[in-house]
Amino acid sequence: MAQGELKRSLLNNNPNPKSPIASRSRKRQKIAEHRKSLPIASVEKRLIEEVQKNDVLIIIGETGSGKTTQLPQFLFRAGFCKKRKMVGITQPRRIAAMSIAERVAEESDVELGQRVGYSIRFDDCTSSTTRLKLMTDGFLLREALVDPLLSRYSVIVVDEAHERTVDTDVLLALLKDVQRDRLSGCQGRKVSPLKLIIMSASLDASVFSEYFGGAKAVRVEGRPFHVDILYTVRPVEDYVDAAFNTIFQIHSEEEPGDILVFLTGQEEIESVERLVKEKLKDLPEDERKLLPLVIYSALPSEKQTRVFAPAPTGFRKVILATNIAETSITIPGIRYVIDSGFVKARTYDPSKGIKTLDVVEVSKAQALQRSGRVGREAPGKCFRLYPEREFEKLKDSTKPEIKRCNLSNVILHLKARGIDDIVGFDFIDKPSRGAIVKALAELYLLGALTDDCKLAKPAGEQMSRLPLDPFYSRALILANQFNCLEEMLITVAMLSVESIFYDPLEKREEARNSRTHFANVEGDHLTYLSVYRESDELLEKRNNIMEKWCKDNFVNSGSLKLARDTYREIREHVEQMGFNVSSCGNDMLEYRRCLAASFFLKAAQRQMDGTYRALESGEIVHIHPTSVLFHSKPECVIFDEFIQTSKKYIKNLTRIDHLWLAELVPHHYKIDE
DNA sequence: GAGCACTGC
Repeated sequence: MAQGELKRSLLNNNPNPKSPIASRSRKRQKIAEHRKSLPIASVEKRLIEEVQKNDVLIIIGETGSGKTTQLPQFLFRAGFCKKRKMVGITQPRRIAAMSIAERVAEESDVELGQRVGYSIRFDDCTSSTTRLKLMTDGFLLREALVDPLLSRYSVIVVDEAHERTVDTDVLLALLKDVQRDRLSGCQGRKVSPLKLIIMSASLDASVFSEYFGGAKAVRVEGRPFHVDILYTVRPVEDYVDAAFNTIFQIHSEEEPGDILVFLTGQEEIESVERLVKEKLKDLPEDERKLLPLVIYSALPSEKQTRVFAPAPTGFRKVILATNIAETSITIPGIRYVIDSGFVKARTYDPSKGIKTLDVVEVSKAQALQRSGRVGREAPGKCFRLYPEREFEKLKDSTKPEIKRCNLSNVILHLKARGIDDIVGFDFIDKPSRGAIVKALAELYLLGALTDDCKLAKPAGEQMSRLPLDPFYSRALILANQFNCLEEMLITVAMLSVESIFYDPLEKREEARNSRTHFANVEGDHLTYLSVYRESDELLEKRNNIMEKWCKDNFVNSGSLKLARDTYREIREHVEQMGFNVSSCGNDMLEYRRCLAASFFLKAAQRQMDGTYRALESGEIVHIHPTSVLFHSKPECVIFDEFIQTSKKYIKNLTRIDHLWLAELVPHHYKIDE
């Protein structure tokens, strides 16, 4: 991921903290003025009164209303941090937690990490003096495993709750319990009540209000500038064409200002980029001042940061983006948004264990979020590439993630907290019974649960402590027995990050050739292992050649760094569990047998026609073209991921001997007669 | 022959 780089670029946007005193006081004055101009400033008194009166308060306000940076300071001033208590503010994303903490510290004129700090995975910027703590939802969930009453907090603010990520949903459910437990003074400890504030941009607060027993909701004023919404008269035949035409229509007819275009994926983005570049060549010199830029998550971070640089004088930027630009990154200077009306969305079929990635219509909430990317600094326009009557037909909001994902990890976490009745658990939106049953069965087969669905000791406890997919945790536990823990730690660290390799459309061949020396005939897991090990050797030699090496091999350096951080973290975890991190040396047979024993539920066998049959679901599948085994087609493989896009694909494979399955997992596979 | 976006002390 791009986080390291993006962090630096975000920090660089801030005024220089070492500036002279005069400019510093000017800066403070400016900040004070800015704060007063925010819609939320006028409601400080009322808001604090509501927090004091209500144990749960829902605050509705669009992004940009200033609620996120101001509310923590209101709470501090109102005395919620007395007696060494903290106010915790959660965000769905790491970068947001970090940059909001930056901003709050700056506005409070304190050093980051002192009174105001943040905690995210791999990066703890807090101290014993921290009173306002920004963090990811996931971080607070992990913290709740250690301190179930969250006793250090007087208030928890859950921001961006409308996004309805799995972590936010689970967190809200747990916070409801924590609040009740603290009131009833359970566990014989005296703990003061917990205040809960839920912030949401959704138009409809009733979901949260009802969930918290009719909790009070207050609204804070919306955005400062007007945004014109324009629709097409008729449905467009091809939104890629329509987007392309609209870009040039804006460029020739509208005032200066950059354009942000929402498309569905890398290929679409790269093809529009190529079309724009080609068309520009044919235009007269004075009409050529349009600069196409692209951004999507698999793009290496150093390339992602290009979209933030201002366009050269007289030029207009046109940024072609996936929904990464909907929430994760904010690009200054955007005056025009083009909304294709489509998004690539993930769903999950628990009965077959298949993830799918489909291009689907956006929801109304998503369309609003997209148009909300303008109107922050100046008035703007949003061009929706569909008629208004089509907008009216869109679903109100995107289905909460918890209803379209594999629940194994969520359930493992709840079990670790002593919550055993999953079907009866009070989710905001209940996942289907089928999805719950499937996940329970999977956890049982992986050895995390006993046959009466209790957390197994010690395996289930160990697995719940590891911040990994349960399959990966099982692989580590088994690797301890197969004496290949060192190799498996690297493997699961690499599998845990997305897009280790970077494959631009136009250089696909070059990218693949540059990486052939990593390729291992036995499969992708060993290939990842050699990528990691080669980067290891490199680091021992000299640090600064790493970037070049990544570039030359089309390796995403941000992803690799994340994998390295993950490795360090999980290595510490398994060492704490008393595992001995030993290497199998050159005995890759044991390593592959360990993979077979770990991923036995994800095995596939070649058929006569060259396709594969997934043994567990019986589905006919194909090897994904990115696999090193794409051409060799071994008889039997284990795989990491089962995803349906244009076909049903299995990804990240390793060749195994099918006899191993019956030998290593006799409770699940019987030996063929 | 091809990968929306996030996250975990």
